[in-house]
Amino acid sequence: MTTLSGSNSADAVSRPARRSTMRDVASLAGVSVKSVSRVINEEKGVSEDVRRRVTRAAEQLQYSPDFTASNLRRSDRRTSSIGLLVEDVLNEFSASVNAGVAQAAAERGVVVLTAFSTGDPAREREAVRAFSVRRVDGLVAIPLGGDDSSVWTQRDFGAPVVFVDRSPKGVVADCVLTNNREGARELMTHLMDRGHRKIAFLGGINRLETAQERYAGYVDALSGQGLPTKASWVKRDLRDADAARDAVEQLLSLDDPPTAIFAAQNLLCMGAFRALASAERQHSLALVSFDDFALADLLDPAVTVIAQDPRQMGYRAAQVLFERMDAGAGAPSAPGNDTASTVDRVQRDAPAMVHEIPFRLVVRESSLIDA
Amino acid sequence: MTTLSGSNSADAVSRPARRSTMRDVASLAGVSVKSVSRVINEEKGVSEDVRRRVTRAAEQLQYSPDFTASNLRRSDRRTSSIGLLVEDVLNEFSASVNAGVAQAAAERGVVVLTAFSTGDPAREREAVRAFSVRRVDGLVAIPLGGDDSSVWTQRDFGAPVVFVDRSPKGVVADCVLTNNREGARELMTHLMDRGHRKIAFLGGINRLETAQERYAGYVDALSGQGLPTKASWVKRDLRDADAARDAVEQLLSLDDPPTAIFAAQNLLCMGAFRALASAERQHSLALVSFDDFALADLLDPAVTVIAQDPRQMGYRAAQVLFERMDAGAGAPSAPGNDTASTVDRVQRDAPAMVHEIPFRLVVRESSLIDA
DNA sequence: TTTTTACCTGACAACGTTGTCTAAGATGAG
DNA sequence: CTCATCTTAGACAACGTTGTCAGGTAAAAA
Repeated sequence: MTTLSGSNSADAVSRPARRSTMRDVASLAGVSVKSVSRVINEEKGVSEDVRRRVTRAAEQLQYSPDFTASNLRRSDRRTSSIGLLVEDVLNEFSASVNAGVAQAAAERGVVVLTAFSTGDPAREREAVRAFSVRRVDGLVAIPLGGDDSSVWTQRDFGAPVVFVDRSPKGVVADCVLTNNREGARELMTHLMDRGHRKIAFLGGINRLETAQERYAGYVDALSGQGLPTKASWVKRDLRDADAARDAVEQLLSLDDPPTAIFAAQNLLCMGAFRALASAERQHSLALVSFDDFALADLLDPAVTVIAQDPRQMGYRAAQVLFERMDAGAGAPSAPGNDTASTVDRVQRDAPAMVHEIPFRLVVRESSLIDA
Repeated sequence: MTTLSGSNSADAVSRPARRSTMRDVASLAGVSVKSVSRVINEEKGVSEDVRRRVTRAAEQLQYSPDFTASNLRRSDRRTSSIGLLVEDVLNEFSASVNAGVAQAAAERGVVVLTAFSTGDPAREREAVRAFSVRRVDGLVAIPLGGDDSSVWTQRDFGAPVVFVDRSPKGVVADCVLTNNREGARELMTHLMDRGHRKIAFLGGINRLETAQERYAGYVDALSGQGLPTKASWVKRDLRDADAARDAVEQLLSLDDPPTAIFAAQNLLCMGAFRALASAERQHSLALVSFDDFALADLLDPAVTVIAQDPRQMGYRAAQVLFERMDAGAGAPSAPGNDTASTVDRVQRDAPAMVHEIPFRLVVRESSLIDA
């Protein structure tokens, strides 16, 4: 006893703020470590006397349990944490997904490790690795989807993964997606119904599945009317709003300029709007956007969009993840591509499912400009 | 050996995806556990032969190290993770702080546990607790600052804490702030220079330090010109954009309406803009905002704002946190309120510092509407 | 050759916690 | 009063990893 308290006080001098452990609490309360454990975890079968003494001692020592140590020993081995990998907090879409995941996590009492890939595959890799070594119970990710899908396939990541917005090719996992191709088609149909035939396309980074699908929808819609795609009206692989602005400036200076612009992503739409506004053409060209954004309805003209429900996507993704986690550690078994209705529940070793979240066409003013 | 491999394969049947440990790798490679540890951590003093055998075995078993177990044993006891508590991802300000923190963390190779308080003190409490039991190395927080600052004071949180944007009363810790009072004054001065005397105030939740300070700046500016604050022009404690919109509608219907509106937060400004636009008064009343927001410059009229640098605030907060962490586990010692220039470094047990991040008045069109 | 030195390797304990098991009292039934 | 049963408490090992230390072998120095 003297030895122990002696060593304690010596420690206290050298590192003043050493955290107290169950041992410390136990020796102060005059009980066994296991009894402390029982009190802390509110197990039953502890006498009132012991409980009081332990509680007092814990308070006195400012004891705070170490969940990681606990986790190491416990049989379930759950860290009650999940990883979240999105592209960029500053993009409203990512942020909303983030919000949805965070809400679902909070409801379940699970913490979220968040990382932002910011379009950099190296960073994506690192983040996934960092999550893995910390033994998160699962992962929600908006993948970059480069050539290197080995990050996910390796089974390296011994926990379930759910993808949002995009699904990396060749990886078997649950996905929560918007039907981008159909959304793009609907937006195009809307423009063509208003008489537009000369429609320009502003597309995001080619590597991304979403960019590909939206472009496919654009092409679909044109060829559905027997129209070719005109190369000078198609600007793809645009990195950011500034690139979109430059692209629109080029479009405006063409001999045969388009009468409408389809921006395939919210940032691109903002860049496009900026270009139109500074040329004072925002009331003479139609503009539509895939992805809603905060002030789209306050701009003049208010911008017509396909509104996804990114918050719902994040929320749903987390739920799917939880179901997969609860169903057992196993990864989804079959590569099936069954589209699942939103009420389906994931069962143990159920095949990977694609969960489609519906979109809405929100017609505002910017598309009501005739050809 | 047979026993072990036997038990392994039995395990493999009952729980197909049991993660392999250093023990497994060691026995497959025919070396000791410690040798595996050495190879995994790239310690020197390992023969090429052992290294190869271990690497091969690890690959074969898809070994992935368990950082939490490692952390339990290591002497430094760093989890290489920090907590981040902000109010709401969907608010651009919070999101930018988040981005700044995330960037600093990524540069340091530290993961971020993120939680959103969404204005709910209970959630704040839970999040802090969840961070604490997971032994994050530090915490960056935008505190709600309710009556209950005991979350922080308790020393309950055995790691350094840095506050951003607001500092809870009576808590000794580093803060990264904008000078809200002065910013508000500058914005008011700008309006009054344009001849405005009838200026309404839209304020956020009263409990928040920022809301209080900005209101104080508003009052300062008025009384500096010998003007009283008129109760009917002051709408405080507004919860969200809708509340602001309603408030502005009331202002517009007054017998003696204001000629300018000071929105003390970005969301409130958006609500105000919406109200003005739907009454078609956006070109006849001046509007200014504390906090910039994404499309402020694209609105018609473009909105004049005090632009804080929230991303920089987050980045700086993380840096201060890291310095505090590196300086030793100790909390800041003195309650000093020394304003520190941004080049000062935190020293061991240095007093808590207030780091002020400069703001900028960004004059656009909405304030150039004369009284 | 012997000794010194350097280098590699493994046994062991420990980090803070909980699962398992056994023992000691307390209680109740016969 | 004895025996069975229940309740409460603690000893011990284990989770997966690393720090410490001692032992062993090979190369360099004497």
